[in-house]
Amino acid sequence: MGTTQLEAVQEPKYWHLKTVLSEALDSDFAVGEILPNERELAARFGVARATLRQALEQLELEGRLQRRRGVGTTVAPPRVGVAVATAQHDWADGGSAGEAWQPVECTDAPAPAAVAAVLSVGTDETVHVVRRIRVAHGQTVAAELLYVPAASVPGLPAVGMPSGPARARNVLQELYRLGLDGQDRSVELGSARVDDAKELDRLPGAPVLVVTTRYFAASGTAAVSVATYRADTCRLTFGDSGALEISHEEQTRQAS
Amino acid sequence: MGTTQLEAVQEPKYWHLKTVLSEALDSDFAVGEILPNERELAARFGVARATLRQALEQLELEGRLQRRRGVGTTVAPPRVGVAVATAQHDWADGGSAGEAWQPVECTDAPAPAAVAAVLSVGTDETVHVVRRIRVAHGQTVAAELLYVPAASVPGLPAVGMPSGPARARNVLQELYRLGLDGQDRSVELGSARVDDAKELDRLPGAPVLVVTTRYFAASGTAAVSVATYRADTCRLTFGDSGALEISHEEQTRQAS
DNA sequence: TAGTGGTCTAGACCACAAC
DNA sequence: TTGTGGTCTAGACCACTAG
Repeated sequence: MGTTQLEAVQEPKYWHLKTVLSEALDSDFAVGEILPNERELAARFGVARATLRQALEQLELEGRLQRRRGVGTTVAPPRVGVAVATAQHDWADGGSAGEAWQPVECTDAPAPAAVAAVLSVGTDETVHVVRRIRVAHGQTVAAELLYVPAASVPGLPAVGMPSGPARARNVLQELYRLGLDGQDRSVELGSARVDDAKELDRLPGAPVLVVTTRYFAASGTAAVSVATYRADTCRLTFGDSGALEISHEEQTRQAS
Repeated sequence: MGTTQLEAVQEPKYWHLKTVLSEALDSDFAVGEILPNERELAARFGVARATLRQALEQLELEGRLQRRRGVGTTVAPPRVGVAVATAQHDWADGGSAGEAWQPVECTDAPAPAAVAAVLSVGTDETVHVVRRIRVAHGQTVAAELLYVPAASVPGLPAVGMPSGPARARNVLQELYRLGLDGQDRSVELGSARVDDAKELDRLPGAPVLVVTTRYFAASGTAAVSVATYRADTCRLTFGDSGALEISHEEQTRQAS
């Protein structure tokens, strides 16, 4: 009898599915192509839709797929390498390639407790909160909240138009004018808050890379920023010599 | 009639659940405490277990919970800040605090295609592959594969004991002796491969932060490393002045 | 052995986008 | 209106840990 199948199926179905789909993506699909819908795929592989979805979720997490409600599941392009401030500050909007931060608005509000602590301001003290988004390759890849204590920008003109992009630019320029000595940065995994999700065109709870930056001036911590990057489409790059060209996806696809 | 409930329930149940649980974690539970089991929690909140699990998954992703099969769900401690090589290289194992990389083994094998391309070696050419793990606070937080072409370590002694930690140390020392000029780094989200998952004491597919580092020598790219950090427990830190003390969790918990 | 989280099923209905 | 992915249910069984 054909007892070739003595292999124990210790591997979960969704894991095996993910592998199979991943290979199919490499060989049979082009970037941007849309896959058969979930019900069809589930039937084709003989599994429940929930199981199929578990595999798709993993592939989406790894940046291989993109799913949009009402539209379908498409093959995602390789992750975009986004440079996280290498050495210079990036207050000037636009930048050389038009791929930097764009000020959206600026409000005055009390900072969250932990931010307030780092900024050495009271929890009830209002700070300038600048909202910026970062666009790369025509897509919003990050949303940021920058907290600037009033003390850090003493020369800021009195409110002409509060809460507009213009005022956001004022704060940024003033901060830049004062000069910053250095920065401190951390990266961790998070899930998109409702407002960030909206900016990033994702559902709330979508996985994001949270980059927290502390900006130093002579007097101490001048500002703190919390930037939220789309984890599915972004690869954050650091370092002396620009972006790496290879993505993790490409590295591991052919790993032994 | 008490028509107080005109609010549309546009918010998914699991999202609301997550919020409720998150607040409960802040107020009613201590770090390390174990929660009621999933069936009990689901019953208590009047939802299906799958829905409850969706909320728990999010909280685990955010580093608030830790779940272990056969054991239970516990409240996770705040994320550990791990410094990703600030300026100096970290070839010396142990380090001052015993919290650096520990060589595990060293094999000779062909590099994955994309790695080979960056290293400028042929796909079929074998390179030294050093496996290291990083331990912090008594827990393995990262697993790494370091690819070193033979050409980068010309003085490496002939194999005395291939594939042992001793040989791994040899390769690292030799690389260090030759001197490195700089490094290039990228961070992206991934899911743990089977072998990494084992080292990290996680299930395959668990979310990880993949840090790809390129090491430069005078002659070009001397080595490439792919390090896999536990995304649930780690906060990667960069920058001039050490680690940030605040975590994203703490920042946003009280955000408006 | 008992209890936990992990996997899986076969449905159902909903929100959203595009035609 | 149609078709997509997103949410939700009420079960079942499995793999693992610990007593």
